[in-house]
Amino acid sequence: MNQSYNHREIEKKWQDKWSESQIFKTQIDADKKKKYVLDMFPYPSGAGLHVGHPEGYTATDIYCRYLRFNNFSVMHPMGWDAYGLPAENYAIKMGVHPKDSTKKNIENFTKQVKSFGFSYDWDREINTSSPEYYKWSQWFFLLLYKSGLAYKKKAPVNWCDSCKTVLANEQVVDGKCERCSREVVKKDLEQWFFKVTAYAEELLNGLDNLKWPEALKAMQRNWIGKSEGALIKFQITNDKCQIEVFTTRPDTLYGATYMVVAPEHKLVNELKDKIENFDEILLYIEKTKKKSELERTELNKNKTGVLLKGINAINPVNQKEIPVYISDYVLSTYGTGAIMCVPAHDERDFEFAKKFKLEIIKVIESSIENADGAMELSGVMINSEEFNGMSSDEAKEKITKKVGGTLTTQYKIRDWLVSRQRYWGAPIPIIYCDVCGTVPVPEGDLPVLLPEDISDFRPTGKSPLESSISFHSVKCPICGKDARREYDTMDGFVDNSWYYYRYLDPKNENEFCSKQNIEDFMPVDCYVGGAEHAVGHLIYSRFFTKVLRDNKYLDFDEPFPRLINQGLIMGSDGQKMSKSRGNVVNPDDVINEFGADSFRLYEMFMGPLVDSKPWNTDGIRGQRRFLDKIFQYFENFKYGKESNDELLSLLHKTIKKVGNDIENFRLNTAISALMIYFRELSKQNNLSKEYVDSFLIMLSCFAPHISEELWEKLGNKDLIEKESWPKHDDKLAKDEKVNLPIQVNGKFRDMIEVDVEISEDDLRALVLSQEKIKKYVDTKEVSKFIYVKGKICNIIT
RNA sequence: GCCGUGGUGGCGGAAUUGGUAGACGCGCUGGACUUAAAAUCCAGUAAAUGUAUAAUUUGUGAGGGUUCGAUUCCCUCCCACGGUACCA
Repeated sequence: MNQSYNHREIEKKWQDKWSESQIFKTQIDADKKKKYVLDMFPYPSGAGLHVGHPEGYTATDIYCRYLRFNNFSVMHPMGWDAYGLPAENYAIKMGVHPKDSTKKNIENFTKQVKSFGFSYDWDREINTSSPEYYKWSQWFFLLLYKSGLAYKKKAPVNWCDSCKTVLANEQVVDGKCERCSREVVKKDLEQWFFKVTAYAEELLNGLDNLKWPEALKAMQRNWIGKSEGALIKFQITNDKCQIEVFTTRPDTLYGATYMVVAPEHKLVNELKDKIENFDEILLYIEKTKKKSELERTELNKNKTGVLLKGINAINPVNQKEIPVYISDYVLSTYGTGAIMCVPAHDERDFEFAKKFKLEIIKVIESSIENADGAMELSGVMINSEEFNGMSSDEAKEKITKKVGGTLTTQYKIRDWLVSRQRYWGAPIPIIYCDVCGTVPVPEGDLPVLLPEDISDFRPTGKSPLESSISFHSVKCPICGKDARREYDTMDGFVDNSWYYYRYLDPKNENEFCSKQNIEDFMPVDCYVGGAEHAVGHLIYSRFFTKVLRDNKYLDFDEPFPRLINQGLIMGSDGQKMSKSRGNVVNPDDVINEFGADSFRLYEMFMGPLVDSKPWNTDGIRGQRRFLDKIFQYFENFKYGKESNDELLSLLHKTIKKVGNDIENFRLNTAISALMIYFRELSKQNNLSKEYVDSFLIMLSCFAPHISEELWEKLGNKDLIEKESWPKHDDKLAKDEKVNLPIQVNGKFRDMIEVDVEISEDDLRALVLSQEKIKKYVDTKEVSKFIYVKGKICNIIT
């Protein structure tokens, strides 16, 4: 296609000028209102930027430029999430040191990000793998440790045998490792955890007040997984042992006809001598151990289990003896690892009972009956002695009380497993001493540097840091005797749980961030990024902020009150972009051919930011065409003295609409409004300054390079960035005359031009005198005359 | 199964509190320019009937309802996408 301007030259020119003039440096000014606009920082992968990255980045850039025009002090930083599994796996694949590959990838990403002309304050750039940064990640670990929120314990944890490390629950997707898709297995290991569960209730309740997408809030609610119920103890016959269960349905206790304990339940061992078929039980436990989590949950239709022979439990509500089974459909990690089973009112228990031919007793009646299966709704109590006739909801508390149980709340969310048996992460700042035990590294000794004298950092199941003697053999900070360092490293998600604080004070050597800076800029006013971080990063970050608050570092509850998820950019075939499908679009190629301005405009014009939408190369041609026309119009343009009332009215409407749309991230309609205005503008010549300047200022948010170039061509000496957002005048934005659609009996019949302020009586007379309308009204009587000012007129006969 | 989001031309999408459905862009069709093509410019473009006009009818996943009027609100259902799932 014929291009009217050289985007390569122009875009480079203005990027250099912006950089030289430091125009995007955050203005810290007490007189200005602040806005902190944050992008989710990328991890610098080897593949480079994909077209999804600039989608969110362009949107925030437009918003920030708009805010600067409106005299806000804007904090808009960028950095690199450089530690963690993805970066390390890439280095291993390439056979290089992660330090080197990370450095190279960051250089490439920087070049790519800069080619879009984003208005970041680059002085605040951070890199989570630099010692200046991870010193404070380690400081956070110590803060959590001192607050009793970091602890080490042996527990069944997720293990990926391909990445050779443990994983947090949040990093297991469909029973598989998020990074390599290997099926995750459970292993009993001693690991470090952060006590996220301590904040479960607050994390849940806090969601109500956040301006976040509903879908995302729902995901977090679901992840936190609150259920209210009761803990009830069942006595084992002829033994001191008791089985405690958690149930959300204590009202169904009369229908409990058997119990099931998880294979990992400690009771199995305790009752070893009394279980007559212990060999059989052991065999079953061995079998479940070999199953992956995926197998254990996927085969949920076909339940397995073994009866504990010689053991019975007593239902505390009616003293009936009921059998006890062991089965892997009960999870050891939720509730008490044991359940009471009510097959009449629980689908899973029903399936198990059918298979093992167990008694099914109905204890609740509901108008909606389920012919074949369990009735899980609430209703009226039956077969429940003194509770018969009571509503089941009411019976919950009463029955719990009768059997001496306690009402309680359970959550699905687990503590966050943060230790990793991997090289590329911040070392955990802990020392083990034979005399003093677990000793935190004194703050003054931070950072604990990641050793570089390691020849082989490939994962083996043990942390590669173990092989560096200079690293792990140390003196105990308390007693001075020989001790060793913890050689596991931290999950990369620890680093990015607090990065938005570091941007505010990236060079501070004494604090993770000064109180003043937190006060000045937190919380983040607008956070934009992908939905994939719904339950990992976004829960951890909220958790960190609450911990900081409880340690008096700040006084707000939530780091991100407003959050927007941008949608995915799909391939032109409507499928997710992937190498194997061959539908990947490389942003470098697009910028080279059409320019960054066209790219930015196109991605914003595709549709609403939050929707996922397919890429279409013809679409970007349209945006380039728009810019070419603008360039041509301005090439020989000189300010004149002409004015034009109609155009002026359109201008003020456009200013209002574009401003509104930007604030609400409706960038597709903002661009459409600019196109409409330009179409009318380009029909005129010799226009005075305001018609032209306002347009270029608005355009510069979206297409900043070409706008600067044209601004200069018009003879302006300073950067367009230094201008202010044009003010719109509501009076001018309003029309004096409107085209009013006229309906007869709800059907559109005519359009007449009327004064906006016309009275209803005048309008009625005018409308009824119209030939077209007369035809439809005919001789019939007008029973109703509806007029909505400026909108519509409807005549009912 | 449960939770969430959505369903509008050939395509991406637009439609403040219910008020001309299809803005804007892409594509397509016709024309101008050109030896020709590309690019550019002009016109048209929801569907059906009709005479490329006029006019009429239908139309926002399906079916009902409220209303003078429904893409928008209510009910029932279908479909797609995303999340989650033996959580007792």
